[in-house]
Amino acid sequence: MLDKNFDPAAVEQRLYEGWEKAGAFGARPEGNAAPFTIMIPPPNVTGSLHIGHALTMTIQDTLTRWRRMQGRDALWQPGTDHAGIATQMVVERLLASEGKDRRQMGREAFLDRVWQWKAESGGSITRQLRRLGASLDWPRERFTMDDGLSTAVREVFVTLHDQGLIYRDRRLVNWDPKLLTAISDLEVESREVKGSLWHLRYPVEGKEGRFITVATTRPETMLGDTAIAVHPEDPRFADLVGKRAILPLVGRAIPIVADEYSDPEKGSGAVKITPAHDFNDFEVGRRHALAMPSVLTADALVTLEEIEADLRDIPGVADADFVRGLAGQDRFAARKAIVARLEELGLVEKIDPHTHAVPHGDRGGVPIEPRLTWQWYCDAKTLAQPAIKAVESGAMTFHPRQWENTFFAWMRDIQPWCVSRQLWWGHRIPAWYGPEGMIFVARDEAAAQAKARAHFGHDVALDRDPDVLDTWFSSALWPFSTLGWPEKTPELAKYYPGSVLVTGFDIIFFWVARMMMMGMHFMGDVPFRDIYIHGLVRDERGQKMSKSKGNVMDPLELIDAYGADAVRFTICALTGPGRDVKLGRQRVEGYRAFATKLWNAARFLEMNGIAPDVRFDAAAVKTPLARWLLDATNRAVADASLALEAYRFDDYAQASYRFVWNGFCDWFLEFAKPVLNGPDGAEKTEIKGVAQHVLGVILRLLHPSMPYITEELWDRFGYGEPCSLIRAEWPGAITVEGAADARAELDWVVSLIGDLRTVRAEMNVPPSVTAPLLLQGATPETLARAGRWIDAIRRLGRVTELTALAGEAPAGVAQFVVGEATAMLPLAGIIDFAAERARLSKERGKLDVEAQKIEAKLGNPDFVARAKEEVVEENRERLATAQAEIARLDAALARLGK
RNA sequence: GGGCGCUUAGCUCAGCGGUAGAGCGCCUGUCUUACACACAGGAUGUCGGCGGUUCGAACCCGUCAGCGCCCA
Repeated sequence: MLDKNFDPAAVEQRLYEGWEKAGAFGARPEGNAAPFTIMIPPPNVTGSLHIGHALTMTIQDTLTRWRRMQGRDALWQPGTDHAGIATQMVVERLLASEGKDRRQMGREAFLDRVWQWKAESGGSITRQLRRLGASLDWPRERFTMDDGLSTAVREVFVTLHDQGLIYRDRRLVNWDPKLLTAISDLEVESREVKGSLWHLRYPVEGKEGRFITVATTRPETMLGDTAIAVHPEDPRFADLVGKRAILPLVGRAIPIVADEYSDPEKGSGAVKITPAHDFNDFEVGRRHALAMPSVLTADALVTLEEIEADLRDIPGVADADFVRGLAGQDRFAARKAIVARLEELGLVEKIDPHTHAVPHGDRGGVPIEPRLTWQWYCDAKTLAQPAIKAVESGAMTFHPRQWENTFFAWMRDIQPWCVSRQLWWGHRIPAWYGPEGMIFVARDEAAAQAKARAHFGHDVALDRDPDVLDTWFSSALWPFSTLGWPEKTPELAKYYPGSVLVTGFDIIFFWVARMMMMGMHFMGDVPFRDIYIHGLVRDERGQKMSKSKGNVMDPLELIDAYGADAVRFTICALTGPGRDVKLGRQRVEGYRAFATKLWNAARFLEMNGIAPDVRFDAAAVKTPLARWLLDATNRAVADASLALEAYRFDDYAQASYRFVWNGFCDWFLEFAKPVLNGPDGAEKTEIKGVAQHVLGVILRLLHPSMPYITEELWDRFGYGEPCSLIRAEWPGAITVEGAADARAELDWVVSLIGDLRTVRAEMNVPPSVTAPLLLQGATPETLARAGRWIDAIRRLGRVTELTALAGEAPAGVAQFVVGEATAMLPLAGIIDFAAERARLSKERGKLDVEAQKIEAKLGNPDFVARAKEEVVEENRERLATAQAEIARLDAALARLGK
């Protein structure tokens, strides 16, 4: 016997292990079934399961379980990525607590230590995914630093290099002075910062007393200024173009150039140009062939190495000693010192408060510093073209579609991708440096040596590039590297391209676009057909979750409190297309109630001895109730399937919820009770049969979103072997004979009972009071129908008996209209006539408004002439119905008036 | 500044040319032999404003306002 409530904690682990042990999650590459492939967005190996994972993984698992039940050979590929910066930071912090430093211990020892850390703590997220019920094919788990995936990375790097699509270049890069590495454009986020706009006066060379004022937000970079730019058409500066200005403090003479980059509307109209420390200035520097001295080190400390020779003393303008004193100072300290010294010299015209966007490193959190360095770049522009075409042609489709705009906007204006990182943890760049500046890119050291030997004619010493690749470089290969590429494996042949990629919009550029580029280039085909983009999880008020706001929800804690099924079903129910998921505990609690409802419905069947019955033939049912239920089941299954097909998880949840609660529980089980309590016989056998059949359908229908409770019930009832629901067949439609008749009959009963209840409630008739029901003006068919359902009407409508009324109505009845008949409840002494009159009048009023609206419509000749015929006809029918009902209500009111 | 999206019941949202809906919440009643994580009943909307197209607009078009996100 089932307990009164479902206890998730008691079954979840057992069932998950049961599935896993039975190999139920495993793909079957040797079989003939059509594949269904989802590549997990590999979580960061340092990570732990957060609510965003719960969202994306619930969606992926729901799709995977559904397709698996449909008979597809489902592969949900698990794994994690090595998260270069994040992991290195974690281990360095650990070392710091032991008083150690990676530089002291050296590269080899440090990497050993990272692997050791990974072995000990790196797997927590995969354990947590199991708690959610995620049916990943664990034996196929991959890690981006695995041997196989590393081979793929080297293969891709070398190939792209040979094709000229990866190259080394010296240009400005986004440099993180805290983490001491280059990062890509995408890893930079703008943050609004309240700063100042300093207006600095630079003396014009050879024109005593003449100054040109430049406006800047970064005065400390002035040491590296090599020009001043003004707009070519700006009359204020026309006479100065071609002249030179003296750079204050330093004393270097710098040209005043005309360049459209300078915006006459902004600041002072003149802008200082520091090519080595600003992306725009770099471009101006290139156009005007300016020198590009760097004045900051990797740590963002002032360095004078490249400007030492320029330093001069000019009274009132330049101060070499002061500048020398800046060496080694932090960029922000230097800013203060420089501004102070300029003020002393009277070279600061004004300081305006200024809020502007400052680029920050997304990992380190400090302002990034544009820095002139040699780095490896990937020619994203070229690689992007086939990916763009594949989306344009529909070979890949975004869901919701609108994300294609975002995708195109970025892809069509894509910049070279800086792929090198000055880290130790990651895929080391397969490039070796030899004498005379020669670089040999090869799959391994031996191959590099061979290339060097071929070039020089003898063996030479080679040094390997110390840098590693961007983690996203290896993630970009995930859809094929996990399947064994560059080997030609059966898995690669079967599971590439993937069916759908599920991820958040924040990752479209980082990962989705890059997988497309690499997939198109190396596999010659798209990496996946569909891209389902979901929103963010927010709190119930729509606020983004953050530690500082204290509104973070822990999915594991929610699972502990409500069960994984409730969490998953809530997520499905709230996941509309293009919408964020606003999650609150109350929502999860509400959907736990749904799980309890299902549990208790099953418990009721169990109490009535209803069990799986293979002899039951759904196509052969005779009773209207069984036919009605099977028909409703068909519709629920069709709605749910269509919803999943369209990635409408909200519609899927709603269709299942409504069918189970409002269809199966509220009506079917209530109608079944009199039969189940009645004598044994064909009818009872059929109702029990259809009940077990439909419970089986419900368990299968809900399994993708609520795997545990459904499997538990499936197993306890014995629908199959333990842990077999996960691979049971997804339900389909069955032919129901006489479905329309059954629907008409049950609709009539439902509406009769509904009206009966409404009248009783509005008349404040206590449930303990029962009464006979009189039907006046009913056709013989209606009376026969009422007779067939008398037991249900008695039970659900608190009616003692039902009789046809031929003559006059007795005094003291509550009345309502049902179809062609008027129903009457003789409740003399109980009903309040004034209340009854008011109720009937209100009813009549509503109908009257309705009828008037329709009359007005039909009275409009334009409507009758121009609207579609069926619309006009429909309105005529509605008017007739309303008018007939008004007439019966008038009769009822007249009787009351006596 | 450019782009995208949103604005419908107290809340979260569906509906996207022909009768304004759901869930939750709220109010009332009920321990009716599966379920009080329940059952039954009820109330609630100038569908953001304005203008247009149409026989007919929450839905299509224009415009304004507010909110959110992305890019500069």
